[in-house]
Amino acid sequence: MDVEDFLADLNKSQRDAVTYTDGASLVVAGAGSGKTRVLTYKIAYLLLQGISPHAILSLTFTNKAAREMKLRIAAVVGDAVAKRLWMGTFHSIFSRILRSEAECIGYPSSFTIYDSADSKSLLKSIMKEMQLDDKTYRLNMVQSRISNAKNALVTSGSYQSNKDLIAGDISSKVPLIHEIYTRYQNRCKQAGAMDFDDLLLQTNILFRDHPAVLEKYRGHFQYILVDEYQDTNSAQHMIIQRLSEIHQRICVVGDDAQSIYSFRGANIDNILKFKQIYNNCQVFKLEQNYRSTQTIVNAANSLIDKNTEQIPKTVFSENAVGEKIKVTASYSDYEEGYAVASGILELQENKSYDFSHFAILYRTNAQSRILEEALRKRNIPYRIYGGLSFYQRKEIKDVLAYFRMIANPHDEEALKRIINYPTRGIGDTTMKKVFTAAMEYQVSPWNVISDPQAYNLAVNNGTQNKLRVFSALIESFRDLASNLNINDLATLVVKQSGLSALLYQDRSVEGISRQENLQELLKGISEFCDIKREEGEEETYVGDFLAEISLMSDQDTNTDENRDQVTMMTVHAAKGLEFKNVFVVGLEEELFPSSMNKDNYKAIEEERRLFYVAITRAEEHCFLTYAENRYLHGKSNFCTPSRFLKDIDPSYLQMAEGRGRSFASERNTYNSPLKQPHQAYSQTIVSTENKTNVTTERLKSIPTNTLNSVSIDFAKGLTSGTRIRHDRFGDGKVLTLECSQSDKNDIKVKVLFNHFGEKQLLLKYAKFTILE
DNA sequence: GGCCGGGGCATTTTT
DNA sequence: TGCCCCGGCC
Repeated sequence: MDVEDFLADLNKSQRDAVTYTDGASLVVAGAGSGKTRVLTYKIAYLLLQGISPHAILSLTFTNKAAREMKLRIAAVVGDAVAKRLWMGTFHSIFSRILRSEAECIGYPSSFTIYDSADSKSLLKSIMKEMQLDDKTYRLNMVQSRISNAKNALVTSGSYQSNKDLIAGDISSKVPLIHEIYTRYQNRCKQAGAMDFDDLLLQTNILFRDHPAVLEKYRGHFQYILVDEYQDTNSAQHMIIQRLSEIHQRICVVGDDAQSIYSFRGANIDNILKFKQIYNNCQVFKLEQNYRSTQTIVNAANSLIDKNTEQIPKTVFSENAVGEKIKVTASYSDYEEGYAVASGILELQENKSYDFSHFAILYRTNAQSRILEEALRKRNIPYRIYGGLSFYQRKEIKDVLAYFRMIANPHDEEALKRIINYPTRGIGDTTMKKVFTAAMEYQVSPWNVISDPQAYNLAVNNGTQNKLRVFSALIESFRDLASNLNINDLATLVVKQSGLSALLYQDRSVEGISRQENLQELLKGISEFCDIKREEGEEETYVGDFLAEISLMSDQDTNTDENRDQVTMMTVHAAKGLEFKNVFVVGLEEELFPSSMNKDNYKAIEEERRLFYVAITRAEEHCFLTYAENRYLHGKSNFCTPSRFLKDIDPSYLQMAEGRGRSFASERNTYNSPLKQPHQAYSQTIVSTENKTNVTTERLKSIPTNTLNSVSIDFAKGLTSGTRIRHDRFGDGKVLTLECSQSDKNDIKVKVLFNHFGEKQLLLKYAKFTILE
C-alpha cells in the first residue's frame, strides 16, 4: 500500500503525530479531534514500515476500544497481522504477562481474578473475623482506601511503615486499615487470586524484583502506545515508564480536559507532567474538532477555560455554526423529564431524526427513573445503560464460581458461593470452622475441606460426609476439565451440580428470567468456542474461558445496538461516544457538581471536566436543563442552578423563553415554589427556527490493501470472489482459499467482510451461506 | 434454611 | 423514596 495515499486521510497535525516514531511523544487530542484515528493510523504506519506486530504494545482502557481499533487496523494490514499485535486493556495484557511469569512472584499461573464484588466479600469476612464495627469501618471506604493504596503502588508492607497513611487513618478513626490490608493481601495470595488492582501492582512488583523479566519485555516491546492517558493511575504510569525507559519509543494520547476518573485513582499529573518525565518529548496537539458545531465547541471551550490546571490548547470547529445551546429551567424534576421528552419529540419531527440520535446524560444513575417514566408516557423508546452487567447477575456468577473452583479450587470466594448452593447441608457453622482451621494452618479452605482430618476439623461424621461429597464433586469436574472443552464441561457442570434443577423448579417471572440468563450464558460459551475454533484453536478449556471473561464488562456484551432508541446513561459512561443531540439534565448545585465534591477545588475542576465531556458528546444540538425542586432521598429539595452554567459564555446560550431567568444574577433569589404558578410543564426546549445543516465529517473507511497469496479455488463451491454471508460477521467477499499440506480438509478462507475487515476462517467450522 | 420486616443508607465505576 | 443488609422467627 502506498504510504502517501494512506496519510492523505489525515490533517497536518494528525499526520505529524502519526509519522513521528523516533522517541517519546504526547498527543494532546481535544474532544472529537480524531484521537482514535491517529492511534490506529500510527500503528498501521509502524506496521507498513516493517515493524513486527509482535513488537508493538498498544494499551486501551476498555476491551471495546481495543477490539474496534484492532478491526480498523486489520482493514489496512490484514487480519493475520493485526491479530499478532499486543493490543488490549492494561488489565488484560498484563494479566497475560503475569500468567506466564506467575511463579516468579508466588502465584499460580491459573490465578483467579477477583472482581470488585469478590474483593468486597473477602474484606467483609476479614472485618468480621477482626470483629470490627462495620459502621466505623465502612466497606466501601475500606475497599477504596486499599484500592487507592495499590494504585499508588503502596503494598501492604509499605502501608504499615508509611507514617502519613497511618496518621491519616488514625485521625479518620480507622487505625486498623493497614491490618485489614495485610490480611486481605495474604488471603488473596492464599486463594491464588488477584483483584483488578493487583494486576497492575503485581506487574510492577514483577518488573521491580525480576530485572531479567523486565529486560525480556523491554526488548520485546519496541513501540508502546497508550490511549486515554489522562485516565492512567500511578501503577499504570510506572509500568509504562519501566518498559519504555531505554528506547523511549512511547506515544501517549489523551485529553487532560477529559480526565474524569480520579476517584478511581487516575492521576491527571501523568499527562500534565509527561513532558518533564520524557525529555526530548515531542508534543502534538490535535485541535480541530470534527464532531460538533462551532457553537458547541466554543461553549465547551469557554467552560473548560475556567479550570486552572490544563495543557493550553485551542480546540476549534470548521463545521456549521449551529444553534445555540438551549438552557431550560423546570419547576421540578418531574417536569424536567417531561420537557426533555417533548424536546426529543419536537426535534425528531421537525428534523426527521431517529430516536437513536438522542442521548440523555445525567450525573447520577438515580436520575434515570423519573426520566424513564417521562419517556415511557410519551411512547419514546429508550435504553438505559448502567446497572448490573450480565456477568454480575447472581445466576451467572454462580455458574462461573463452579468454573473457578475447577480452574483453581483454592479460590475462597468461589467456594463460599457454591459450597452450599444448591444446599448440601453445609451451613455457616461448618464453614466458620473450616475458615478457622484454614487460618490456623495457613492453608486454603479447600485444603481443609478435602482433608478435614489433617487439619483437625471438629465436625461430626454426617458433616464430614457432606464435605466429602462436595469435594468429590469438584474433583470429578476437575478430572474432566483437562480433557473436556468448556462447552461440554459447562453443560455437565450445570446439570451435575444441581444448579439447573434448582433454577428450573422456580416458575416465577424472575425465575424464568434467570433460566433465560443461564441459557444465554451457555449460548455465549458455545459461541466463544466457535470463534476460537474458527480462529484455529481446536478446543477451549475452562481456564481460557475464565481468563477472557473475568476482564469483560457489560460494555462488551451490549448487543442489539441497532434498535432505534434514545440512549440514557451517566456522563461518565458517555465518554468516548457521540450523539447528534444531547440533553444534559440535572444541572443543579449539589447534583452537578455533586455535593460530595463541592468543597474541594480539585474535585470541582474534575466535575467541570465532566460537564465538558457531557457537552462535547453533542454533534448538532445540545440542551441543558435543571429543576428548581428535586426529590432526593425521599424528600423534596430546593435546587440552585449549577455554577457551571455561569461558566459558559452566555453568547452561546439561549434561555428557554418565558422561564429562562438569568441565573447569573439571581442565584437563590428565584420565587419560592409556593408563589410559583403551578404551571403544568416547562416550556418546550426546541425552537424550530434556524434550521442549520450540520455536516459532521464522517471517518472515511480505511482502504484495504490487496492480497496476492496463491488461491486454491475449490471447496464447498467457494472461489475467490464468492460473496458470502457469515452468521456473525455479515456479508463479505472471499479473497483466497488456502489448503494445509498435511490435511486436505483443513482449508483456511480469507474473507473481506464489509463491516469487520479481513478475517481468516477455518472452512470446516465457519458458519456462512453463499450469496448469489 | 428461608422468609419477613426494620433500620440505615445513599456519586461517578473503562478493569 | 427505595434498596440492601441483618437479625429474628418459623
